[in-house]
Amino acid sequence: MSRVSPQAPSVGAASSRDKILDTAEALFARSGFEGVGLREVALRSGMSKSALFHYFPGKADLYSAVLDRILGAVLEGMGSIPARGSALDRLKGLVETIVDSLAASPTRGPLLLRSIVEGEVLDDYETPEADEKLAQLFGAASRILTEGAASGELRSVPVPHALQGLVGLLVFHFASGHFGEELLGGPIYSSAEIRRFKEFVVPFTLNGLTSQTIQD
Amino acid sequence: MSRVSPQAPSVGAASSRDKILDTAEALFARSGFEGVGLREVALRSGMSKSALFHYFPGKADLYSAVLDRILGAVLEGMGSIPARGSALDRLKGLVETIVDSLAASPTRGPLLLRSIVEGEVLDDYETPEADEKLAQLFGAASRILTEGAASGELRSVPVPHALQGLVGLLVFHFASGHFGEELLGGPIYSSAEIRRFKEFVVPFTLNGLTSQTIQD
DNA sequence: TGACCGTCCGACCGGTCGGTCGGTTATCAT
DNA sequence: ATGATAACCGACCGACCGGTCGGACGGTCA
Repeated sequence: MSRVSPQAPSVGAASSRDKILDTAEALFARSGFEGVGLREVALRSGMSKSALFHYFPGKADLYSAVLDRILGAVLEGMGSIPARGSALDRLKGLVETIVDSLAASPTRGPLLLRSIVEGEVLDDYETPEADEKLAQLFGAASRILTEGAASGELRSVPVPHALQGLVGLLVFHFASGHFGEELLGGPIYSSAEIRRFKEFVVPFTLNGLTSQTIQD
Repeated sequence: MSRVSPQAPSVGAASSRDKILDTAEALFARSGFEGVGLREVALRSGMSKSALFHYFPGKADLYSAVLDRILGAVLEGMGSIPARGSALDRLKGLVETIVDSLAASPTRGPLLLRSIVEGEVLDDYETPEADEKLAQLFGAASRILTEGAASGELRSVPVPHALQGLVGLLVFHFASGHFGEELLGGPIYSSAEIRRFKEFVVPFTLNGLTSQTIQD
């Protein structure tokens, strides 16, 4: 369903396809799949709606391409986490890396969170590319957790719950929009706030996953 | 904008208004504000679309009423948390109470999370009722955190970040739909899974907010 | 020159959207 | 019995939806 449209010309000025992708990413992040009309995407990309269909077979394919690009960016950032060493350090690196990836563009968090919440409607269009990237992502994260538990550095928690907790903590923060800004009293994507968030969420996560006196 | 439609007849069999509310809650939870058509709400409520407009002035008002009802339910559940005593116990009670409220109906988490993420589009329709309930909710929670920090039972963390972290952890879990069920390997709303989730999230939260050796 | 192709367009399709309007029936107090 | 009001309906409106179609334009290469 996806390997149809022409590819970007490998290098050079932002192609029309890239422009469409950028525009769609911003709009889908703000209004979700159902809330965006292809007319608006086309208009904001500086071309007609028909031209859109030259690059993408349909709305769902456009959405998938956007999502895939974001997952690729997050996955790429995770490449810098060392495969060995202290599980605590690696976990810290994981959290910071994901935060950096999400903070790099204000559309990533919202779009990822929406793609999960709107899943019931969307996942008729699942693409193998996105699934593969998601699997790699969670694979790397769960490896850190299980190895940390084996070495005794981390508490022995159910890995799936911990993974979902991380997603909830990290992705939601960057997807909370007006709600979050009102709660935090300022913009979420300012460098100061990103620093503050890291200073909160890293110790919170590390403490939460470390053996403690408090046992329920 | 909201104090127009007739009220429920105080008691008795489910009125048409309640039926509309129930139907709309389920549909909005699954497909979001933009993804639901009033025709479907009416059909599933066993009446014509015109009848909908007899009870609610418009789609936004219907959505607000649904959201308000959910916030009221969550707030009501929080009434049982003691106002005094160990901050740790109260924090544990807070988490468990919210989990119970969200677990009580599979529409609450998704709808709450969507209302936040879709906020940019939605909050033109903010109602004072919902705002008030939200303020009470966060007020009670932040009181526990600040008092716990003052007594030394809890770490001194920025309260807004902690609140948002709690929302991310708790609401997202119950709103993660297919994504969460695939990750956890089973239904989210089964009593067994709810128990497992509590067993993970309560110590995780308590440890995360308690003074620890790990300090970043 | 002319065939070809990638890019892009305007016009149009069937269908759905939220919302309005005029009117009918059921309920109930007087 | 009657008048008021709540409850409800079918028909309709303009706007917008995703998607299709035939064609126009400009470059490239034979």
